[in-house]
Amino acid sequence: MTTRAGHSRHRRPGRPREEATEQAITLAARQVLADRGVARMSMEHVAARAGVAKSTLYRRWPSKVELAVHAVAAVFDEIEVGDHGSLAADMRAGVDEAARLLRDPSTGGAYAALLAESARDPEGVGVAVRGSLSTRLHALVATSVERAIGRGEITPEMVDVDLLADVVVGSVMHRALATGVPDEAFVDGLIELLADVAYARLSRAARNAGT
Amino acid sequence: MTTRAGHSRHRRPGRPREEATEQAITLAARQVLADRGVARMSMEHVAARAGVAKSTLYRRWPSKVELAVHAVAAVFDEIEVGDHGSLAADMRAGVDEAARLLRDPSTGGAYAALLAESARDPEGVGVAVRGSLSTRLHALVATSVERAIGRGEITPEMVDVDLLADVVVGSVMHRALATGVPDEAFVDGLIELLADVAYARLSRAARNAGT
Amino acid sequence: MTTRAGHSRHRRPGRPREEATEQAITLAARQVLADRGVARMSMEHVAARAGVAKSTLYRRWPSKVELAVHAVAAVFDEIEVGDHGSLAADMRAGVDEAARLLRDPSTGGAYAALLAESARDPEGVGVAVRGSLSTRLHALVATSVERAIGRGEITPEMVDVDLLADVVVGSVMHRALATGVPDEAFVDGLIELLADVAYARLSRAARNAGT
Amino acid sequence: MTTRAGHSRHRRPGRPREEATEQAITLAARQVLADRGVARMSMEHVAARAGVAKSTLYRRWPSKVELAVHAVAAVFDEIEVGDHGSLAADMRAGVDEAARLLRDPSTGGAYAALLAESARDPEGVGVAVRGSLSTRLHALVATSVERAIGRGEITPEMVDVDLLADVVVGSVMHRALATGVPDEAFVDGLIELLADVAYARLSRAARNAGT
DNA sequence: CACTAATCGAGACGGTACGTCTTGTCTTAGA
DNA sequence: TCTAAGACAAGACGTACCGTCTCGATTAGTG
Repeated sequence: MTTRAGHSRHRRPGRPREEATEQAITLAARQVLADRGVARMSMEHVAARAGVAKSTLYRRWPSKVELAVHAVAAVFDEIEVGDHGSLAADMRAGVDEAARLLRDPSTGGAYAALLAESARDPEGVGVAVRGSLSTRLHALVATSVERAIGRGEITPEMVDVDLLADVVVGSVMHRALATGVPDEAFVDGLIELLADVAYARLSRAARNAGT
Repeated sequence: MTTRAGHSRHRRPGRPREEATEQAITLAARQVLADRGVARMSMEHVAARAGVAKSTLYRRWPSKVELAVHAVAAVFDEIEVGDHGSLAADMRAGVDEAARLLRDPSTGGAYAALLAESARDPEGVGVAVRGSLSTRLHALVATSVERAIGRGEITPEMVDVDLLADVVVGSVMHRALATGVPDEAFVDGLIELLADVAYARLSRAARNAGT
Repeated sequence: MTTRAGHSRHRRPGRPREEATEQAITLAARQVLADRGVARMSMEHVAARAGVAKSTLYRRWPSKVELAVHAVAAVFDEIEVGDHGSLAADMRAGVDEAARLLRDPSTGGAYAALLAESARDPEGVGVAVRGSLSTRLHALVATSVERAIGRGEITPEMVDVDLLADVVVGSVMHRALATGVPDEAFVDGLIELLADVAYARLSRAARNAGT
Repeated sequence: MTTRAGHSRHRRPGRPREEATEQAITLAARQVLADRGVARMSMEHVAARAGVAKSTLYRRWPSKVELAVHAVAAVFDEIEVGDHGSLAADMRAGVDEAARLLRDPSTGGAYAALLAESARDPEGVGVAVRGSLSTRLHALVATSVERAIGRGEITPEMVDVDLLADVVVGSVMHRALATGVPDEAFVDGLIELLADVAYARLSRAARNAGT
C-alpha cells in the first residue's frame, strides 16, 4: 500500500509527502508514549507535539494503536545484538538488554498495552504487534542461539527458539511490570536457570552419545 | 477477610451497603470485560448491566481500573491448586491452568492491560495490581513448591519461588498474547524446561552430597 | 398538619424535635445562600454547615427550594417599617431598604431564583414564594400607604397598593440584577417618579373637588 | 454583526462551522427551555433535540447558562416596536408586549433565572445577560421615547430612559412572577401611572415656561 | 420499667447532568 | 494530491447533587 519510494521511480500524483513529517511524528509519539503511556497517548497530543495536523497522522496510520506499534517498534530497532563470544555471554547480554528496556515503564508499559490490544483485536492489532514487535524480539534470541550452534556449544535439537524467546521476554516483562524491578539478582537467577537447562540437556546428550 | 476496624461487632454508621450489590457489579464487570476488554469496558456499561447507579460503582472503587483489577482478581480466585501427588504433576497442572486462563483473550488481555496501567501509575494501580493479582499467582506457585519440599522432592535452596512465578506466568502470558496460542506442545516444552532445571540442580546437589 | 404547639396541648408521640436545629439550619442555609447562590446551594452543604444530617433537613422541608424560600423569608422578616412622618419620607425609607436588600447579590439573586422557580411550578413553589415572600413585601408597602391615608395625605382611591408594590419591588429588583447597582440617583429618580404620580392625582382630585 | 477579524474576506482556517447547526441548537434550546425551564434545561437534552453532539454545543457556548442567555435573547429579538402614532399608544403597545412575553412562564421564568445567575456571577453571566438581554429591552424603551421626543410630545429632560426601562420591565416581571398574571387591569394601571408622571412633568414644564 | 414512637447522624442508593476529553471522520483553503 | 486547521458525532470519564432509604442510637411520654 505504502509505496516507500526507492525502487519505484513512478512518483504518485499530487503533492509529495513531507519527508521530515514521518520522523517528527514518530519522535513525538515516542515522547508522548514515554510521558503518558499508551492509554493516555492521544493523537491530539502527538499531533500538537509534532507540529502537525491530526489528519496527517491518520493519513499515515489507520489508528492510534498502529501508530503506537510503530513508535514502540522504533525503540526495539535500537537493540544491538553483538557477539559476546559464548552462549553464556550472549545470553547475559540479551537478558540484560531486555531488562534494561522493559524496566523503563514507558517501554514496558507500552509493550504490555499493545499485547493487551492484541488480545482484543487479534487480526488487526495482533498481526501488527506480532509482525513488528514480537518477531523482532524473537529474532534477537534466534541470532544468539544460531551463533551458539555455529560455535558448537549446543545442537539445534536442544533448544526451541520460540519457547526460549517467550521464556526470556515473558519472564523479564512480568518481573518488570508485576513483581518489581528486574534487578541484577533476578537477571542472575534467570541466567542460571537457563544455564541449568543447557547443562541438563548437554549431559543427557553426552550420556546418550556415550551409550 | 476485612476485619472492619478491629472489633467486628461494631458496625460502621449509616446505612449498610447492600450485600448483593458488590457481587452484581463484580459479575457485570467480568461480563463486560469479557465482551469488550479493559479499554472498552465502561463504567456506564457495567453499571447498566449490574442494574446499579454509576455512583454506586464509584462509591466502592475509585476508578475504572481499580474495578477492573477487582474483577480480574475474582477470576483468579477461582483457580484451584489441588495436590497432584508430585512436583511434576503439580507443575503440569499449574501451567495448564495458567495456559487455560490466559488463552482466553478477555482474561489474558485484561491482565496485560492492567500490567500496562501498572507501569503508568506504579503507586496507585501498580500497588493494587501487585497486591491483588500478582501475589495471587505467586501464592499458587509457592503452594506447589512448598508441597514438593514437604514431600522431599526438592530442597528450599533449589528454587527461587519469585523467579519461578515470573517465569511460569510471564512465559505463558507472552506466548498467549504475543506469539500464538499456548498449545499442548508449548506447555510440554515449558514443563520439560523446568524439569531440566530440577534435574540439573538435583544432580548437582547429589554430587555435592557425595563429595 | 404541623401541630405547632401553642394551642395544642397534645404533644406528638416520640422524641421531640431538637429546638436549636431549625435555627441552625436556617442560619446555615442563609450562609450557603450568600456564599453560592440558590442554584449552587446544596442540601449537602447546608447540612454539613449546620452540623446536621441531610435527612433532618428533609424531615422539615420537602425540598431544597422550600428551604430556600424559608431562608430568604427570614431575611425579609428583618425589614423594619418605621414611621418617618410623611408619605415622602416613608417612601424613601422603603425604597432605600428595598435597594439595600436587593443590592446584595445573595438576597437579590435568591429572590430572582425563587421567582424563576415559581414560574416553573406555580402551584408548589409559586404558592410558597407568594405566600412567604411577596406578601411580606406587599405588606410593607401597604403599611406605608395606610399610614399616609391615615395622615390624610392621600385617599384610598388614589393608589393601587398591589400595583405600587410591584412597581417598587420590581423596578428595584430589575435595576439591581439587570442594569446596575441601584445607586442614590436611581432611588431619587424612582421616588421622584412616584411623587409625580401623587402630584398628578392630587391636583386632579383638587380640580375635581373645585368643580 | 460579528466582523470576524476585520477583513471579512479572510476566512478562519479549518472546517467552517455548519450554518444550520447554530439555528438548530437555538431552536432546540428554546423548546427545551419552554418545556422544562432554565434549571431543568440540560445540555444533553438540547443536544439530542438538535440532533447534534454535546461537544458542538460547548464549542459555541462556554456553558449551559450562556446558551440559555442566547436562546432567551432570540425570543426577545422577535419583539416588534412599531410606531403607533403617540407616546401613549406606543407605551401601551410596549407594556402589552412585555406583559405578553413575561406572562409566559417559560420566558418570564427564564429571564428571572438568568437575572439570578447574573447575581451569582456578575462578570461572566452578568455581562452576558446585561449585554444580550437587558440592553435589548432598554433599546425598545429608548426607541419609543425618542419617537415621542421627535413628535414633540415630551422633551429629553423629562424622562430617564434607564429608569423607565427598569420600571416597565421590572414591574411587569414582578407582577408576572410574584403576584399574579399581569392582566388588563394591571396594564391599565401601569400605563395610567406613567401617564400621570408625564402629566406632572408636562404641567410643571408649562408652568416654568409661563414664568 | 418496659414499650412505643418519633428524632438524630450517617451514609448507601438510583438517578441525572455537568463539563472535559478523545477518537476517527469530515470539510475547507492554500501549497 | 498533501497539509494545517478545526468542526463534527459519539460516547466515556469522574464529580456533584437530589431526594429516598435504611440503619443504630437516642429521647421522650405511656402503659
